[in-house]
Amino acid sequence: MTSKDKVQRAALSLVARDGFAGATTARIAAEAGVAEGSIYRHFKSKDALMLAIYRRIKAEVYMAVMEEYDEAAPLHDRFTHIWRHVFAAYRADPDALLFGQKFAETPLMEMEGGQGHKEMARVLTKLRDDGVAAGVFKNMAADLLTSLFYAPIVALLRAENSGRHWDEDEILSACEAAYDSWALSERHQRQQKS
Amino acid sequence: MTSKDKVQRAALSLVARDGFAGATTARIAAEAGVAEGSIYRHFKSKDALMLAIYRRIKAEVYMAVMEEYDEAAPLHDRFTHIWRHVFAAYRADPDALLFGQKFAETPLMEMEGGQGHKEMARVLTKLRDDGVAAGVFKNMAADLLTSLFYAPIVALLRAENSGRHWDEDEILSACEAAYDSWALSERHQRQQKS
DNA sequence: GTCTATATTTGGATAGAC
DNA sequence: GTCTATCCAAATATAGAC
Repeated sequence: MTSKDKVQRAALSLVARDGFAGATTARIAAEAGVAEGSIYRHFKSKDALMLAIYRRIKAEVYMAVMEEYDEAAPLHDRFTHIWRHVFAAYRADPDALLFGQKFAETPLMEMEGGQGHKEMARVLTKLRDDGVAAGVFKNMAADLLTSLFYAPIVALLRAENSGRHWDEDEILSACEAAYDSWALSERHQRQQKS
Repeated sequence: MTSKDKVQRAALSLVARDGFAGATTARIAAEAGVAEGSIYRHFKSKDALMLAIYRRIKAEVYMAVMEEYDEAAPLHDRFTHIWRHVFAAYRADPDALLFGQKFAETPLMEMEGGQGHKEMARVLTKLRDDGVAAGVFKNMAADLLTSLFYAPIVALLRAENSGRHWDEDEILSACEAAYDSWALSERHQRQQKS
């Protein structure tokens, strides 16, 4: 592993565990096994380092999600595919999720344009639009649905991080619960048709 | 307003706007119009100040929610009552929501026992238990449902904080979306009965 | 209880040898 | 590109007069 990567890994892990305040350049260097000054050969500032980590996380999750994603599939399949792949990606690297959460509450986030990775947001918005057009999803603001999409993912993984274990059924019903929040209830669908 | 309150207000507002790192004791004192040293007559440390603010917020929201709450009412009414009152409380003081979010990503949160205010969690858990027993809500972990409960509240108010406006209908359907995530779908209810 | 002044520590960042 | 040594600014907290 390159020295630059070691620094990123160390910073990621420290922020995930102790927050931004706890991730000092001194501790990052120590954890990475490099000198403090060396950090600045690879990143022009601590903020730049954090930003690079954030972008890498988002890009990796996006790539994992897009693998084998079929935009022509039925809406429920598309929803489930994305949800499960996001879940799996963060589950494989729990520190990445924690880092993202902490980063999002930082002033750096605003420079990053508000709500995370643009490409991921676009995929979810497209799914929403298609579902709304088909009369299957609620006609709600995309950022609202996005937050309902991620809520159970975050809750599941944070609990898992504290020692809890979830079996396959529980994960699936969490995904279904998110789906239900998107879907027009049968009652509403009947109203629409009449 | 007492000087102690002025310090709390100033800290609340600064954290909400600029995060924990941006809320230095110097800026807090300046914003509150007191001397930096005076902060320490009221709070033994900066952490103690932040903790006091967090607890006050949670207690106030809890009180607002409990007003006229009828635990014997139908499940849907109870859900809506709590949701709308939490929403209204944070809407009246948006800084309080932002503070809470930032605080939650802080090491201080762990000393506070994990997921926020115990009393509020108890009310939501009770509601969940009653609904599960009645076969109306999904039998899911309480913290999962809690996160689905709060997700649209946070999303709505963060958007509003950025200039967006929501009308009454949009707020109501956000509440309904959260409810749908809790509710067993009609399909599932039929399965249970058969 | 509030101010002014200051002690103390620690943070991010740089200089320069190797 | 990596290290050692160091600078400078800023942050928390305290001392002590009023």
